[in-house]
Amino acid sequence: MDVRTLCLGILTLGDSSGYDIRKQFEEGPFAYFHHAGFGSIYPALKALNREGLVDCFEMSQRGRPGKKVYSITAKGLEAFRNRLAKKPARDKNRSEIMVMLFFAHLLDEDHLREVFEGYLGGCRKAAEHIKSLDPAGIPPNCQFTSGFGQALYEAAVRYMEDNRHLLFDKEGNDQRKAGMER
Amino acid sequence: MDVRTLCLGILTLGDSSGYDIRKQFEEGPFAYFHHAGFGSIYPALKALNREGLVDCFEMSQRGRPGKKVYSITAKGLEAFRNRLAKKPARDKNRSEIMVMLFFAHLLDEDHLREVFEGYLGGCRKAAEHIKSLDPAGIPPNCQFTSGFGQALYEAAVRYMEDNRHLLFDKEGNDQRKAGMER
DNA sequence: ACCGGCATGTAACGGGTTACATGATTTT
DNA sequence: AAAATCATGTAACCCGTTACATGCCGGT
Repeated sequence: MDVRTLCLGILTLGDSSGYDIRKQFEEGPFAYFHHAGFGSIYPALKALNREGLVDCFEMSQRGRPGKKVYSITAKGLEAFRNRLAKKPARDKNRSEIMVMLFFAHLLDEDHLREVFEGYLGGCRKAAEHIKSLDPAGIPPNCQFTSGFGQALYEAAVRYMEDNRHLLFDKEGNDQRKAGMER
Repeated sequence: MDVRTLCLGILTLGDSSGYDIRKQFEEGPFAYFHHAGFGSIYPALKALNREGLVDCFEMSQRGRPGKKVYSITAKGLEAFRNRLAKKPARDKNRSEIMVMLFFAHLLDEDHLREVFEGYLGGCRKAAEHIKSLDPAGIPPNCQFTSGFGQALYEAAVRYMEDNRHLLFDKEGNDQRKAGMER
């Protein structure tokens, strides 16, 4: 699913600017199953506007640079619905970290540990973060997807904690303590 | 991580042809955190060969079209090691299915159900598949990554089974039911 | 005075996907 | 006889990432 469509989707939730849409990709519930940067969002919004799928209201705030707030049109909503009616593509996951862990035997021990801890930390943080934005005020389908992300991150954390000995079996087997320092 | 590097990595495990490398992406332990098609693998191998990172032995089998078996060189292994020594990029997950579930309210009920069941079935199959190729004859780091994939798929299945009421609340959405079953 | 956050955009580049092209063998 | 599997490859296209460019505001 391209960024154009995703932007359209986000705009069904309410008007937003390119900057804010990007924040939703970074921090919002979308973060866990998609990503997009400015370089793709701004051109996408421009194209959507050209095609009449979104309207654009330029709000010149005093002080701040002019904000462009986009709003989905009836035509845009229709287009998004049509897109959702198609069969979804398979998930595309690409994890460099897992590739590295797969080839752990070719890595420097320190680097391996650093990568591992970094990833574990990231998963913990992500799980925490989703939990923090959860207070049941959100619609159930949104609860589902954000809960899904949380469940996966928690599973990842648990698995990594329980199976680190498969990667670091060289020195003493009490890895839980060894991993904590540094 | 580009397909070139991934091919190099796979070739550290043993000689292989483009066709076989692709099978590893589809069925092997890599399937759960990366994907690549012919269109990227063949050019990648060609480039790697041109740069002296892999050797190529053409085996003309009778009947079958000539098979090109690639073999990593010392220079290639060195290059791969160097690549692994760098900091890994963040995971890039893109799941169209989750986007669709997020916008479940905009989907036709039947289609939603189809998408949901299809995905759940795929996760079950994937988890089973990983479990099937697991008989402990493989090195521990490989065990780690394939176990990781399995753990995530199992978590996904569990979560979907336990929380489907968040998406399909039309027929019997009471709290009673949610609490009683399973 | 400087840095981080707010705010928008463009252009080049890179790289993966898709579609096309070929052809023999084995299975149904 | 048709379909699936084995087997390799090219070229166009799509589209996302990266780097660059600009500029104001608020806090330290």
